[in-house]
Amino acid sequence: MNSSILTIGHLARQTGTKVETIRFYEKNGLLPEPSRTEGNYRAYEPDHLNRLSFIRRARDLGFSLDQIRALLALSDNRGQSCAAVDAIASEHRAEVEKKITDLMALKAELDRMIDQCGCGVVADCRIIETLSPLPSRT
Amino acid sequence: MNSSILTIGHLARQTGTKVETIRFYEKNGLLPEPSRTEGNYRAYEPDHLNRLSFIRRARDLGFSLDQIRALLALSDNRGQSCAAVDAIASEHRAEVEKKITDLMALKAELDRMIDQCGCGVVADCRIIETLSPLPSRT
DNA sequence: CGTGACCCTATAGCGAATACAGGGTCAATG
DNA sequence: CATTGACCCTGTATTCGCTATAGGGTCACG
Repeated sequence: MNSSILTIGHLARQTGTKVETIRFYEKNGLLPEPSRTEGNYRAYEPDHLNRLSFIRRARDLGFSLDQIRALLALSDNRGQSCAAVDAIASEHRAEVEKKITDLMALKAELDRMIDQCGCGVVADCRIIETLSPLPSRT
Repeated sequence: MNSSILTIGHLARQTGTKVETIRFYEKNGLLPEPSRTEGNYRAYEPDHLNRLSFIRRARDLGFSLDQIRALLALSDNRGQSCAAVDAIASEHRAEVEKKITDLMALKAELDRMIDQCGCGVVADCRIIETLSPLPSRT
């Protein structure tokens, strides 16, 4: 009837999402259940497309599905204070910062370990030695 | 009999590993099955402790269990060239570097998004707007 | 009518653990 | 000798965010 009704495949192509992922979002309460066609196909409306785009964008920014659920709920209450939104985003940013710090420390350790490797035999390998609890058993 | 025989709990405490995790490593072929006591308790020997310490150290450095399996196999063949060890470590370092790069780009985006937030109402929220596919529907 | 592209549900798998249910063992105490 | 409580056992389910099957049904085109 309506030319703006979309199948799940259309929605997938338009948002760069796999069909299975869309069904997964529905099952997990991120995307509302659409109505169905006679043949039991999901029939999506433009709102679904908007919502899915929102989800994908937030996922690309690394938000968890829980956080996205919260962001979606907030964005549906447009008169509320935006502080809660800011809190979620800032919390996420802090997590990202922590991950970066941790990974940089990790990389420094890996650098140290790898740079010591003279690439002889395993028995003399500094990498294995670094990992081993005792000086290499002879 | 032997004072150096350890229960799984001892092994756990000495390596900072959970008991369940040790059993998980055994089931997944990282830690060899120890012999059992009469009461069917696992009876670990010092070699197990060394091996588990190795695994934990490698995990702390972010190696995957697959990579650790390979490193353990290499460290058991002490006459082999150490190049394979270096390859695994370097591959891992490259992955870590990529993660850092990706997360820093992500953080930059989050920074941009969050700094725009005037913390008014959701309807005017720049964060929600950034995530939304269209300029906020009025 | 047949083909192929698409859709449906339900279930299992990934990595790396963690948690739990429902029991058995063991050493020490009363 | 019985009981307590700490420890151990197996087996299964859960986490996160998907992805991948299996085994079908629907639909438009030729």
